[in-house]
Amino acid sequence: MSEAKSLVAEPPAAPDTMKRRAGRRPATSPDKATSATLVHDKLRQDILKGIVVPGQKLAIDAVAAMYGVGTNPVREALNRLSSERLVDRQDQRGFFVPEISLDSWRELVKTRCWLESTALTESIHNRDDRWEETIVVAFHRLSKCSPTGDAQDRAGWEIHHRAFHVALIANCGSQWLMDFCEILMDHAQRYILISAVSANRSAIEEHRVIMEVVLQGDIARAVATLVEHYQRTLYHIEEQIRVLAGSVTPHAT
Amino acid sequence: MSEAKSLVAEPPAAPDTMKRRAGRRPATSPDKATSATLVHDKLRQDILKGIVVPGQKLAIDAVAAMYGVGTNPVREALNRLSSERLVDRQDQRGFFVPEISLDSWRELVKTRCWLESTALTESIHNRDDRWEETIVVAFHRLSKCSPTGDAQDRAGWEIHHRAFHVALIANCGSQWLMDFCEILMDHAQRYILISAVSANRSAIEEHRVIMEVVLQGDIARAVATLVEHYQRTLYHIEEQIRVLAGSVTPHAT
DNA sequence: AAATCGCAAATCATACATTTTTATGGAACG
DNA sequence: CGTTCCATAAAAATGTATGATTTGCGATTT
Repeated sequence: MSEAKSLVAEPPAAPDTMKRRAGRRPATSPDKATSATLVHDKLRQDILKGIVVPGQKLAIDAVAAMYGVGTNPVREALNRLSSERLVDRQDQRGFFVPEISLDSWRELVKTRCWLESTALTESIHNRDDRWEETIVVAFHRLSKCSPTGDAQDRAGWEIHHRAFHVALIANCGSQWLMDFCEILMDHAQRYILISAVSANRSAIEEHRVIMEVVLQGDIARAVATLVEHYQRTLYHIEEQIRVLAGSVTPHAT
Repeated sequence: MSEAKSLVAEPPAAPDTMKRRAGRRPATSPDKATSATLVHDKLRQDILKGIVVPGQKLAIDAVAAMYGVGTNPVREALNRLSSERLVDRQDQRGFFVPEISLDSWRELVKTRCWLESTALTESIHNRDDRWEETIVVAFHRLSKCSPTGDAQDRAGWEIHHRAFHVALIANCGSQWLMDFCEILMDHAQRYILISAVSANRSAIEEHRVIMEVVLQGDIARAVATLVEHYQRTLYHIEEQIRVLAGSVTPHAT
């Protein structure tokens, strides 16, 4: 056994392994998914969908049994999720699904408006044909989904709805900002799905308006329209959160 | 009473506890630190300080031997760091210290200016005596440090310099935004420390100007001053990155 | 009734087995 | 003779199982 591997000084010697130089994270090769990654993705979905309820303890063994894997991949997945704030980690005490609250929801929407306003502003500022076409395509896919249909329809709606909003900010020129916005989208989606507030039919027209304003290139109007869009959902969810937060603490006095 | 764990509302009550690394989690007691947490914190510091060089492979066994722990805590720490983008994770292939590049550095500074501009704007908008006093205290501590002194002085400078910039945005009303800004601060500090560009004597006066402008409450001037501050470091670091990046790719003819 | 002691359950850490990747060497081919 | 391809072996990461510490809760005692 080589005991003291010089961890510090070893330069990237092999020149033929330089193929991973390009882009920031293009190496999303889906063919080699590890168990920890699978658990991470599935548990993330289950948290967003509210299948595991806020406040619930995520016992290692229980999660391992739930997904049919060992404890070690579960620990790695939970540790990743804790850095994304999708689970609360308490040393020596375990992992928990984060609580929801009205204040957290408002802060989330507020921050989302700030960041996506910046991202949309920059995206429009850097606009080109390719970006505008991706938005058109994203809206086209969204328009073929009915948010009021069956479960499969709603699943498609969620996917394409998210893709549309990602497309809006995809031209901002900062992978950092896009990552932050997507994290906030995750958490917003958790609130939406937990609240079981489904979009209504006017949602498609609402997004069409957003698209048109964005394509016109008027930054101020586009940002205002997008923020209004989020403010509208803010109001709808607030009602449900009051109900849910109340049901969490029944107070049988 | 619903124990709404105030994930967001923690006021800057005790500023003297901020000398600990950005208290992202209000750790109840530091003695409960688990090995994974210790490795996470130490390795994070070593990455920021450039003790492990960009592109370096972080072999599990080597890291475990380095910090005198088992492999499992190391894996958990690396998984946490991967979600913070402080290490690159490639399934089945291991973990690596992220590469540095001129483009990444510019994107980082750009994003940082966007987010901290928003955060500073909101902080000033919500300004109160308590917040202004924390800034004064933070600057006072900073002013007693010499960035040109010995190693201990520089360490103090780094801590208080970071604390000062955190204090500026601490009143923005969004823990989300603060967390994002701190993540960007981490990465910016990595570039600064790797580039070995130490602040000069005028740095203190520069920060005094920032403080004064912020305390005056003029949002536009404060934001402009802060952005200029970051643009200045941008320029200084760019030179060094060219040197470092050039040394990494010695086009071997 | 409050505090303390002790047992059960879960997390944490170590050691071991399995699978994948990567490096090396040789043979076939141009 | 140099290059490419393939097979094999070493090395490393992933996954499983087991033992040690810690936490939480309940019964007991003062």
